[in-house]
This record gives sequence, C-alpha cells and structure tokens, in this order.
Amino acid sequence: MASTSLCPANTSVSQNCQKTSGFVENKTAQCSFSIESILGLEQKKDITSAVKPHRPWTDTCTNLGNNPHTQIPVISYENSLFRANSTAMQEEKVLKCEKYFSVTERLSFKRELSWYRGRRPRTAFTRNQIDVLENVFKMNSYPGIDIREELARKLDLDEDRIQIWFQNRRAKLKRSHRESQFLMVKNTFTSNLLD
Amino acid sequence: MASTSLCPANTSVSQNCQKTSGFVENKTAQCSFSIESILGLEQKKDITSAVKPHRPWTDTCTNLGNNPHTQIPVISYENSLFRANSTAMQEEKVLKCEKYFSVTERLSFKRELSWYRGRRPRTAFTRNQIDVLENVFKMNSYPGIDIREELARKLDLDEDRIQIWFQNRRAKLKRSHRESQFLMVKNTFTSNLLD
DNA sequence: TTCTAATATAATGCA
DNA sequence: TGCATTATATTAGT
Repeated sequence: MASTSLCPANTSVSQNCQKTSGFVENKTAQCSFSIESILGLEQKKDITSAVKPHRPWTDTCTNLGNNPHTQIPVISYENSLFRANSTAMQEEKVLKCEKYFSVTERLSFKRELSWYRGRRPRTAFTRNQIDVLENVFKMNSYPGIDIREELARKLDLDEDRIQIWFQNRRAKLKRSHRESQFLMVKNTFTSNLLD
Repeated sequence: MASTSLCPANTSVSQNCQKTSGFVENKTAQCSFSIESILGLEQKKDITSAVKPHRPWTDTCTNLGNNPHTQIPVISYENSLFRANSTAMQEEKVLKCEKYFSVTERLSFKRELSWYRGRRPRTAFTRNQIDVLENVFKMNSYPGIDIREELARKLDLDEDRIQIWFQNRRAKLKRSHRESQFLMVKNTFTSNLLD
C-alpha cells in the first residue's frame, strides 16, 4: 500500500525502518526521526515546545526560563508586595504566612500568588459597568472594535476586558438557549408520552 | 423567554427579529451611545456570498467518518434534533428579513443562521495526538498534503483537522515570536533608561 | 455552590 | 496561506 511518508526524505511508515540513508529525492536530510518517535510511542514528554502565553500585563525582564508559571514580573500590577526571585519561594512564603494571618490577608497572598503564576487578576466590574454592557449587548452582541474602544473609554476599562466580557456574555446567552431548548424538548417528549 | 415559536430552533432567529425591530424607538435612558456606533454601521461587509458551506458533520446519519471526536452526539449537540426538518423554513424567514434591515443586521442574521446550521463541534485532541503533531511540527511546520493524509490515518483524524491544526499552530508560533520581540524592545528601552 | 472572568485553542471567513 | 475573529472547553476567583 505504497506508504507515503511523514518525512519525505527518509522515513518510512513500514515497520522495518531499515533505510535511514536519506537523500532519496529530497534535500531535507535533517529528518532523522523514526515513526515511533514521531508517534510518541516510546517516550513521553518533551514539553519544551510550549509557547509563552500572551500576558501583556506582566512586565517581564530577563525572561529566559520560559515556563510561564515561573516567569518573574518586574514591575507589575497595582499592589504587588513581592519582587522576589522564585515562585517556589513565594509559595513557601505564602504557606508559612498562612498560620499567622487572617483570612483576608491570606486571600491577598493567594491573589499575589496567582498573579505570579501569570493569570490576570479577576476584574470586578461595577454595577454600573455591567448595566451599560448589558444594555449595549441587548442591542448588539457583536460590537466592533470602535464600539469596544468607546465603551472602554466611557467605562474606564481596557478594551480587552470589554472584548472578553462580550465573548463570555455570548457564551452565557448560548448556554441559556441550549438549556431552554433542552427543556422544551423534554416537555415535548413528556407530553407526547402522556397523550 | 416566551418564544414566539414552538420549534426551539426558531428562537434565535425570531428573537433577533424582535430585538432588532424593537430597539430603535426603545432607546434606554442609561445608554449614552449613538445608535450608529452601537449598530456598528461603519462596518461594510457584503453578505451576498450566500453560498452554502460544506458541513458534512451536520449529517448525523451518514456520519461514517467515525472519528469519535467529531461525531455528533445525538442529544447534546445543539439543534441536532431539529436540523432535519426546518432548515428551509429558517432560510426563508431570514431571506424575508433581509430587505428590511441594514447590512449589519443582515450580518447578524447570517451569523444566527450559520449558528443554526451548526459549527463543527470543537475537536478535542488526545494527548498523544498533540504530541505527534507537535513533533511533526518541530520538523516541518508546513506539511504537504501527503504528510497530512498520513498523519490523519495514523491519528484517526480528518485531514482537515490536521490542516487546521497546523494553521493554528503556526499562528501561535508567530504570536509568541511577536511577543518576545516586543518584550525585547521594551526591555532594551527600559534598561537604557535605567543606565 | 453558582456565576463568570480569564485562558487556550479549534473553527470560520476573508483577502 | 495568513490573519482576525468567533466559538467553546476549561480553569479558577468571588
């Protein structure tokens, strides 16, 4: 069955990968992976291909390690207490602190920790912001960039937050549609059964 | 939500009709945005390309492709219970609406319609599939059709899924490059300022 | 616990 | 094909 090859140069899909010579008809001789290795059948891992996530609010300086969870922001988000060297250290600090501080304080540490781990602190919209967003959403659930910018200006929020809010709002609407559809289907079936 | 229709699949479209016809004179006092900006009237896309997209996965009966990840669950996937009988009806309704509404509104209809017709259910790749794809990507981020076909066979995926995966993967790589360049520039500025 | 902000990424459409 | 955008599955904060 004329096995085509993952790597045209030299890799055969057949079990007996005897020929690793390369240069059959292709110039890319760099390809010296076995099907097994490509299929990941023998070794797991090698996660090093993980790409950095997009985190504009963290200002990283010499970000060499490239594990997003160990990135050390330099200047940062509003009330940052920690400017330290390692996440592990932070974690230890937090754990140590736990028994000495109040719930609120621990919460604060937890927030710092999550900030360190690279997730944007959850935005707490005000009542008014939500009202405005909901009103706009009722009229147009797909606001373009200019509308989002205008909203951002008016509401004193990042345009990104607006965008995310609309995404999540649409998902919520859809969810509710699904649920009501499900209920209607269920009711239809039920009443059919009763007839 | 007191839908006007017994058929759940109608809800999105008819709702859309209602809301778009209703809000013009129904401006709420809280909202200080211009209608034009809210409606996004500056957008100028053409809707005339009403070509029916190819959606093999919406045909639940002939879904013999047998990829467990792309199969349509009978109940859980939205609208799958209703798709069979009323697509034509929806289309007619939408077409009737078209001449009464703006381009933006028609865009919205189109979006509703395509939502009704169904987007391909999101494929959830397995760990192993991703490992293999990542490995191949490291060697060649532009696999030709033959490689993609082989991958599809080996991984029990549609070739289309492979293609899309590589597209998204390239985009991701590019994003990460852009970002690290941006950070480098920024850090250069910063350290220059500190010197 | 529920709701939802945030993240990651699959899918779509256009140029 | 790249790109921008959208949908959606998931994680996690309140």
